[in-house]
Amino acid sequence: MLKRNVLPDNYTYPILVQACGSSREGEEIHTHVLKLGFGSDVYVLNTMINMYFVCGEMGNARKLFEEGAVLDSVSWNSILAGYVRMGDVEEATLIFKRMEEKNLISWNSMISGYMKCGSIEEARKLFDSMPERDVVSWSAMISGYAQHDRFVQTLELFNEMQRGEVRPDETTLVSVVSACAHLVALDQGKWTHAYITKNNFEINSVLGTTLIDMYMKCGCVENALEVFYGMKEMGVSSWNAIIVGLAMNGLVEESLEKFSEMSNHGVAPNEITFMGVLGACRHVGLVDEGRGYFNSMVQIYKVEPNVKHYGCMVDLLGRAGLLEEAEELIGTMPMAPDVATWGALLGACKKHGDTKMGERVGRRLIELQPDHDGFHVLLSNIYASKGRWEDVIEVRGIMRHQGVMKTPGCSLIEADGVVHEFLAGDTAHPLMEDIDRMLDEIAVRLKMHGYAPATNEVSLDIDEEEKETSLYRHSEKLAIAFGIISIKPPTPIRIMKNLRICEDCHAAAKAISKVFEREIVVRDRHRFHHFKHGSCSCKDYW
DNA sequence: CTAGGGTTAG
Repeated sequence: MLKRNVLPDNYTYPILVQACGSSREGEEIHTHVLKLGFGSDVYVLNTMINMYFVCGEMGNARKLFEEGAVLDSVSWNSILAGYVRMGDVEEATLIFKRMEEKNLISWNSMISGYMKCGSIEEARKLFDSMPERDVVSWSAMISGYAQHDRFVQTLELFNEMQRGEVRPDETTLVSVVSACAHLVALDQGKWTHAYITKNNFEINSVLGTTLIDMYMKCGCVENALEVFYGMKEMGVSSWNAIIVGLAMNGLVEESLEKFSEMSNHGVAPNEITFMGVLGACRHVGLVDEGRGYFNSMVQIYKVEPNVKHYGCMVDLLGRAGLLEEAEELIGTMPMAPDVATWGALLGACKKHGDTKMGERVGRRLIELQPDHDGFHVLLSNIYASKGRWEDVIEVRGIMRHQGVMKTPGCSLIEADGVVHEFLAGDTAHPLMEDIDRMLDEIAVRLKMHGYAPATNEVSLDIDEEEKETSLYRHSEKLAIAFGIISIKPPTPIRIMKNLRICEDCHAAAKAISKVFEREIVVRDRHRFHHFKHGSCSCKDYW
């Protein structure tokens, strides 16, 4: 357009801003605009400021702003929002303080600015001191909480919002549903879904995808599918949520079916789709199929595998016992393998008792990432399972020396609409006495049914009896005991854990599901375990 | 022309 000498106007500038990919292009447009005498038009000036932020030229934007003879409130908000978008909150704060006329947009920009840099309390202070709030203010706070894993606060603020006059919109609800998903707060999730339906909110592709994810993460496959089939438009993300969710719930065949259905609907898979597909294969050890999908990524779908896809393949091969092939695959990676890749191999070594490779990989990982707790723990557990206690003590010594803290196991469980949190070895819960009594009862009744704790997973202690007690205080066991007390059958006991479930807790949960005739659903870091009548949906392959 | 959104994860 510039070359053809067509005059720009109010409608062409936004297009120019969008199209402007480099600072050189930006300067070119700027010069042209000045030549045409548009420099004193405040609308054009504001567009130019925005354009410079789009091409990452904060300095030029600032210069225009400071030299601008005719600034209006949009100019001020543009420069403020620009700094917020670039993540320069300090500069944004200075602008905000200089502003004489702050409107809702200014306040809202500043809230998201604080949220973006993790100053959650600052954002809240600002929010509380606002003269008035609109739906964007509430959403900025609510989504900010959700993005910083403050899910309880997300729901609290949403509750508070409902007591006021401002009505939520689809954007607000996305964060709320997402918080429910993370907390595995199924009751609240279902309530929010009902609220959405009752108030005739449109279940658009984003909100629908979030609902699907929420139900899948709570183990409610049927509800997730219902949302899916009710959606008007399904983007690749919606398919991904379904494919990943089905796989996570152990419905591998159905997951792979959805993958082929997706192609029939003309939706092209992306990187995440293949994380789901490869993850599905990994869950049940479909090695040949996994290799096939992995090769098809480039050959058919033109999706380049990233480091996580390789990690997934290493895990698939490793878990299936093909340790050599897994290590060879790492050697062929076009990018540097990350710690997760080596971690997958280390996990496989642990599973298949390959102490030699495990020691090699484990030592290397500790050097690569000395502050990561998981690898120390894995290596020390590899030694522990072979009874090499001196090596265990050495690794624990390195951990202590490096100041590596073991991530505490944490389990969440919802009862009567309230989410309860248990940490490993926790004694803080108000019902602790009842829980302790239940833990004793579990121990006694399981022992009567011939269940013996797998104490080799506990590598620290010397005393067998003490090992047993510490195993009985894993966070998921505390949550199960609490669930037996607080949740009436036949409602399943649903638990979410931050780490992978350990061998002993897995065995115990199976036994409890039989002895206590309770259905237990545990979602660990990786996938679901549906315990029923003494067996698990993962068929002990995990 | 300026403010708020989800999906993967040893």
